[in-house]
Amino acid sequence: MHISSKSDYGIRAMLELASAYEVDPDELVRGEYIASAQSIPAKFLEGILRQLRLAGLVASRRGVEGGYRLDCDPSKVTIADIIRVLDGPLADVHGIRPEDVVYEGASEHLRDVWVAVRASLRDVLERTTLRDVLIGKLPRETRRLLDRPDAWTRR
Amino acid sequence: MHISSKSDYGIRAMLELASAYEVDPDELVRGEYIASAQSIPAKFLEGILRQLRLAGLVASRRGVEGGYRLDCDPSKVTIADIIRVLDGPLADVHGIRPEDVVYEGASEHLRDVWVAVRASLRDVLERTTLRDVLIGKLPRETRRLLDRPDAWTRR
DNA sequence: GCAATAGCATACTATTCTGCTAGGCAAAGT
DNA sequence: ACTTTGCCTAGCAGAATAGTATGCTATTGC
Repeated sequence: MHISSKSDYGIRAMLELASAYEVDPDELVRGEYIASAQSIPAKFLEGILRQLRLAGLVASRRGVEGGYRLDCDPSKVTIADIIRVLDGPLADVHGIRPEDVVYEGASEHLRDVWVAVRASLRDVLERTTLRDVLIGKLPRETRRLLDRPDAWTRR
Repeated sequence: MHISSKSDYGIRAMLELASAYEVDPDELVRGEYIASAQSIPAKFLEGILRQLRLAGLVASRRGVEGGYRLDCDPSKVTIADIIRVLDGPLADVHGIRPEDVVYEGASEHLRDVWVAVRASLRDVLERTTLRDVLIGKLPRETRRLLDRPDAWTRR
């Protein structure tokens, strides 16, 4: 249960692009600018932005005046979309999809737990869009999770 | 968002022990038996069971009639407890606790998303006990996630 | 046309993590 | 004694993670 640097960087880059998009959807932002604004290693970020472009979420142009821009509506793209592009499926049990694992005997019902885990992840990550995060207005269901007293305490 | 072999094996071993516990709480189960019943590499399992013993969830005895048994009430121990013993905290952002990550500018509210993700994982994993999984009666909230039509479809 | 700029593409690398295996030691029963 | 079963340390191959290096290509301004 671990969010990789790659996904974290990718989402932050998309947020930076979404921020520019709100001002002018056609404005291009240089990779170097995103990297320094979000403290991300520039060359590493380049590869991440390439993946996002190949997935159709980002567009780019080369040369002087070149850069990246969002190629999607920030209120339509979810955090889950970005993670899937960069790191693959949201949840897996040592490489196998939750619904595909096969258990015997006493562990028969363990698969249901993994499917429920994935469903709960989807609940948060597929509901929350780039725009939600940018303006800080998370979906009601997500917000409800945060407002619980123990959400911020470590176990 | 990945469940390791280690946690998966550990939980299945605990389920096997819970199953014996229901018959007789003092009965000892040999490591070799658990390994073959759950198709887990025996020597790998040994290390996992040692971690669980050091955490106080399992007890053991050596020698001819030796083996392992649960040292806790299966209706008190949750899946989250086992994962924390074997793989550490439920959720982290490239090694940092969700509530500890620091974001600038456009990503300011991303932290809230990660805290919500952790909260939703806790919702499933801290609510579901070994006994729940053993008898296949998952908590109502968890069951509700499974009953949704798209819970079993892949994205 | 030419240089400067900024993204594109491939390859390489260092470190850590994962998923195991080997081998000997220590205790418990017969 | 001897067998059984767990205890413990070490090692190890392969994959994943988190980058870096280097050269190429498209675009613009002069």
